[in-house]
Amino acid sequence: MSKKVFITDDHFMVIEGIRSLLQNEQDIEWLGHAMSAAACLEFLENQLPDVLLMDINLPDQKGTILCKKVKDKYPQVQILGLSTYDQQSIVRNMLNNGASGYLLKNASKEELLEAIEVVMAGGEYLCMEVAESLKQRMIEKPVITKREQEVLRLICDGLTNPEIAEKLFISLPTANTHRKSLLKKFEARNVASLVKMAIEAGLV
Amino acid sequence: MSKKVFITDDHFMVIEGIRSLLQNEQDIEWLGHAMSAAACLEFLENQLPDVLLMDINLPDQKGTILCKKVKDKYPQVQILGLSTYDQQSIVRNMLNNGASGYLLKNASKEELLEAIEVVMAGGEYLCMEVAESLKQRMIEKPVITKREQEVLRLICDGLTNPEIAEKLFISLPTANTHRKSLLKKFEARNVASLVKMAIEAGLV
DNA sequence: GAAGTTATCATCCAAAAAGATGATTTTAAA
DNA sequence: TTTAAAATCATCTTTTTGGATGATAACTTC
Repeated sequence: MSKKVFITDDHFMVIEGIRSLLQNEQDIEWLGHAMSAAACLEFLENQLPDVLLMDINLPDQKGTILCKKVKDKYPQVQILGLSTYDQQSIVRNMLNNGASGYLLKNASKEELLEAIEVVMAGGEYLCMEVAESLKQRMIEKPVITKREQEVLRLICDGLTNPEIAEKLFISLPTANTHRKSLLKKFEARNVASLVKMAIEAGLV
Repeated sequence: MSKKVFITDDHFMVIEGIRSLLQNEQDIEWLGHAMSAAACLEFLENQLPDVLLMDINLPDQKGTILCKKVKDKYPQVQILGLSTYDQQSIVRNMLNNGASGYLLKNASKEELLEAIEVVMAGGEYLCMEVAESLKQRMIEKPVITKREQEVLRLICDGLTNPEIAEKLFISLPTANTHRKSLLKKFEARNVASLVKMAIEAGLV
């Protein structure tokens, strides 16, 4: 049983690109494309795809709204959001409105195929960049002061308290205070955790 | 003075995609495309672009060889390598053969425009992923044993020697030995440096 | 000008890390 | 089977960390 794929996007290049990516896949049936939300809804009245690739920037309607409409009417259709940039808010919105996944338009063929595979099986798929980016936002970075940022950077560079004190012209106890306040704010047990968190939070 | 751009690629979708990306740029003149090395060389006999985008996987000849040929004959043409994946060896080869930069095919419009800008000005441009990846390879990761890898991971998770010892069913001095050998191998002064290096080297 | 935050310093103390050195056993390779 | 590398354990010492607690001056903010 082949997977029926339909795409709604107003960029011909993207349609063409994806069609070309999928055209040699044995188990994928290309149903065609629509270049507006209206055209998409019209098409769905006659034929339902298994997977609907949907740009979020359509000329007549926002992708998020179209997503909700489609899902309400045809819950069996799995929707994969598509866009050029990963804007968290929109990704979240799409997922909240029933989308099963999200792809950036620069996604690789492998990602596209895996995404189709996964969402058809009822799963959720986020392409690497989006997932990474969502994860990044998840990391709650504590509010740290300017001075603490300086100290944090030096700690990550492997400086010890005495060295930090010398470098910043402060006393050893002060350097130590900053270090300890960083550990507390990050809820880290020691520098090892701290450094890892700081790197993951993109602070260094 | 507009920038004359020519592309040599055997994937129509890529040609189309890039053309579409550039067609609205005022200062870029699209000279057209060639879908083989032979066609590319033939074109160059009549007209020279400022920037030549070149896929490294051509049907009749390797991109690296074509790159060298073009650069030998027309040194004033700036070459930007193009490929889907970043294979270090090929990137290096292209750069050695005179290419001024390298882009992945999923590069953003911004990267593409910046790359054209930079190489035309005589600079070198690597798209983010490639640069990152090259940098990664630069980091010389020491050879560490299996056990050291385990310990390294635990250290990065913030475990102390006593905790590591308990977790791995080894004595505290042993855990400490592993820790110290890691510090030595990485030439790190302390865990902070160690963790940072390990993360940058992709070992955790 | 009162309240809050930031940056600074201090003392005390236990735990952990890091450096030096050496030794034994197990495992893998030549 | 000899050699080499990996994994284990030990002892000793100095430095650094990290936790608890408190205090003061400077700078914002309301």
